[in-house]
Amino acid sequence: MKVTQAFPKFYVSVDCVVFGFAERRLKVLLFEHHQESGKSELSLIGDFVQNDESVDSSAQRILKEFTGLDNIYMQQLATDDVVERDSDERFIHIVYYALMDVENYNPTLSDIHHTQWIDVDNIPNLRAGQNEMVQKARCAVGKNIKNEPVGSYLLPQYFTLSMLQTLYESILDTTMDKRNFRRFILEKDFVQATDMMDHSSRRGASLYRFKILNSLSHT
Amino acid sequence: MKVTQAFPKFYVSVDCVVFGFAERRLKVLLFEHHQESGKSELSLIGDFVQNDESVDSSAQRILKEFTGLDNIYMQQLATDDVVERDSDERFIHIVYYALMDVENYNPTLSDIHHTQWIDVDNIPNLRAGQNEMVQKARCAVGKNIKNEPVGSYLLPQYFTLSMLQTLYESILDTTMDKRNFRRFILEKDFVQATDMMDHSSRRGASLYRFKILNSLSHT
DNA sequence: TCAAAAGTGTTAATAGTACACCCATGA
DNA sequence: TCATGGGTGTACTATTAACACTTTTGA
Repeated sequence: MKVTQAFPKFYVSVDCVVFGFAERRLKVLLFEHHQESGKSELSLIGDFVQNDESVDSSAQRILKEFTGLDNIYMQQLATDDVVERDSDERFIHIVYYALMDVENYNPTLSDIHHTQWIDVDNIPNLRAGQNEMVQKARCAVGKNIKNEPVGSYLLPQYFTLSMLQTLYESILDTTMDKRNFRRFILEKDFVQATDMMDHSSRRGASLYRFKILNSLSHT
Repeated sequence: MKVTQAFPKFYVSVDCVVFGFAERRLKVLLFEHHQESGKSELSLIGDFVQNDESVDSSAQRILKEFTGLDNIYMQQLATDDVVERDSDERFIHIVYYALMDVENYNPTLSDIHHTQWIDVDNIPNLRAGQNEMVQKARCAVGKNIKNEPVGSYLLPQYFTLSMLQTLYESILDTTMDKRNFRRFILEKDFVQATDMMDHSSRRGASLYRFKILNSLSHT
């Protein structure tokens, strides 16, 4: 397309729904910003796209900045355009979701960026359209996790099948039968047992790990 | 997000993968533009987003311009950014797909816009990333058509079950058993028989139509 | 009369769901 | 000793896939 006449240009931001799994619940990393009124508001982490980066690399940069992690698993979700409440400006928001192991989250980042992990079922009103994006992202992860081993990005390297089941249940917002779940996940061939045991329960449970390495494509 | 420092702005275009069904094949409406070299190149239909329209309404405007149809069925697919070959400028492309009945296509538009319907399995090299977008759009339609009556947007009002089956087969790039297909589609309750007959075959076939009106949401 | 597409049911295989008891251990 | 979570198998149901012959009629 040649630009033969004046066309408008837009600010473009990347916003990220960062999911983590802690305290047996699915969480989203949200950013708290203080408004002039003194009230504070939460929103997705995000930033403007710069000239010297692609949209994908912008997302990676933002994720690195807020999570400390390189090469985090992420997927583009949707694009939205809204007029911000406190502005006449027009923004195009490209929304990604990302998955990470909260054990890899350095809590000092929370102070630096005023971020917190919020239970996905308990998210307050975010900026325009963002609550819908969180739900959409959760659905996308839910569809994905049934057929792909993306749980590996949310769990630590070693985990029990109960932990894994709880992860599935919290993403899909459902309960599952223990025996059916174990058969399902073992037939998928995502995970393998190790000879290690978890001793946080009385009896102890076998620790499993994902077979594939955590170095899958992040795009 | 407040704009407290200078952030870059980008040209934003909407590009559309317009699907139609003709000659028992899935087709895409492509736009032919002549380059300075004299060669011609095909690309998705598209245009820049204007200041006075949302991205969705921009897509509707473009679709109206190229197909003549108001309120065409469309879905946002993905966003891509590429540096165009013949330009230093940077563009953000928001890609939609749309479905239409080619019988509603006014052939004079083809001359006006230099567009043509190209078999989805025979698409030449388009501009950067667009071939991938066509495939992605086809997959999205394929997933959708299994559970939703979106075939109604691609077929004329009355059609035979064979035509409908061929539509499914060409979208999903597969073959299906006739009896299984008929059972599947009738159980879905998408279509109903009429008392009209199609006589293009020797024996003749019952004409069906979609039960729901073609006025579903287009966003 | 025959070629071409329309129409029509049953069976087998697979996937998914429901369900209950014993085990090992730390407190 | 007992409360807690770990671990295990089978039967039923629903969904999906495989498969072949008869009918109609225009050329």
